[in-house]
Amino acid sequence: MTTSGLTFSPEIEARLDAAARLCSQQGATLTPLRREVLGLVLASDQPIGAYALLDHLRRSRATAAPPTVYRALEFLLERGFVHKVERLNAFIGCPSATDHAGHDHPHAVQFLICTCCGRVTETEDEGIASAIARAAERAGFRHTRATVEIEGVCRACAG
Amino acid sequence: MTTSGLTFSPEIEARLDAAARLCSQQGATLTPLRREVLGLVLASDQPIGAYALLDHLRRSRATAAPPTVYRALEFLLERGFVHKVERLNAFIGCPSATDHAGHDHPHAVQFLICTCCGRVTETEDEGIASAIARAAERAGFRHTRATVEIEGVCRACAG
DNA sequence: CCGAAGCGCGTTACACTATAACATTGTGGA
DNA sequence: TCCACAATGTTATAGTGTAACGCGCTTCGG
Ligand SMILES: [Zn+2]
Ligand SMILES: [Zn+2]
Ligand SMILES: [Zn+2]
Ligand SMILES: [Zn+2]
Repeated sequence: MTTSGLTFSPEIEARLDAAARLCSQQGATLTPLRREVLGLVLASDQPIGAYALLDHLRRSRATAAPPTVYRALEFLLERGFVHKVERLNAFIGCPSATDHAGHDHPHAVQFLICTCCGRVTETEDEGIASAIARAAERAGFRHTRATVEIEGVCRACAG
Repeated sequence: MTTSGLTFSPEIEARLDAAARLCSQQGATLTPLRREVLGLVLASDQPIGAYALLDHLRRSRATAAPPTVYRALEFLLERGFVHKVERLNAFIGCPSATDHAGHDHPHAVQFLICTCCGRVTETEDEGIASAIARAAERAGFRHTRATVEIEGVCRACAG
């Protein structure tokens, strides 16, 4: 029957359903295209670049072009379903934005980038967030958001 | 006579001289090309992109190409004379790496990015650095360095 | 019913950022 | 002299991101 594209694992489909509910609560729509892009991001165990997404997307949408994926990513970024890892020019799914509850996190978010396995873990350490807030205030800087990307070797790779 | 390229303000020339001394202490050479690229970065009051540098560079070196500037930047980045602002794909001079003393900073460095005037200020807040170290350790993550880029409005722009 | 307005997406073309690969020049040591 | 190395020149290409226009669809007031 192929309603509109790919199908993902049950876990991911559940998260996509949660995202769809959150969208409609906000008067937005998680269209089939956006749902598929989000699914592809969530299905990747590493950050995935826009053009890698495009390649995957073309399996079901042969005519997809860069704006296709960038527009979907823009939508997903605005709502916090995905994040961009600036150092990698790649995107990861937000674990808290699509869990069953959908509690949109405070977006004092940090990324732990493992240079060994390539995986990126998101954290919401309050100590870092408040240290940033204090440092900004001390500098007379009215901060709106911060990018914190920590490079190193994860527990699994360190052995 | 045109020894090798542009000439900068006395303040910048002094910093370039300091950088040259630091290089020779390390057995490296701040060649005329590298010196000129560093001078251009220091002369910019905002982060400057590689291709903007290239445009400036071509006033004195007509045949300069992307590798010309990227190789110079690689050298300057390795020694901490410049930093890359990931969110902007642009480069800034490090205030502490080229001061008279040349104390190479611990590189727990943060950037305050003003979305209003476009200027970027470097800070070395110890509170942020230690909060990152603690959070990483708690996650079993052996961290090597961190990118911290704080977006907001600077004191001058906030009024 | 009609037309305007807005959204989502297709499509084309292009701009911007970065690197690979090989050639050339100059310098200093075996 | 010959070699090795650093630095740069040179050409080509890879990777990342947007602008601009158009089309189909829905909604809503007239
Ligand atoms: Zn998140
Ligand atoms: Zn790892
Ligand atoms: Zn610095
Ligand atoms: Zn400002």
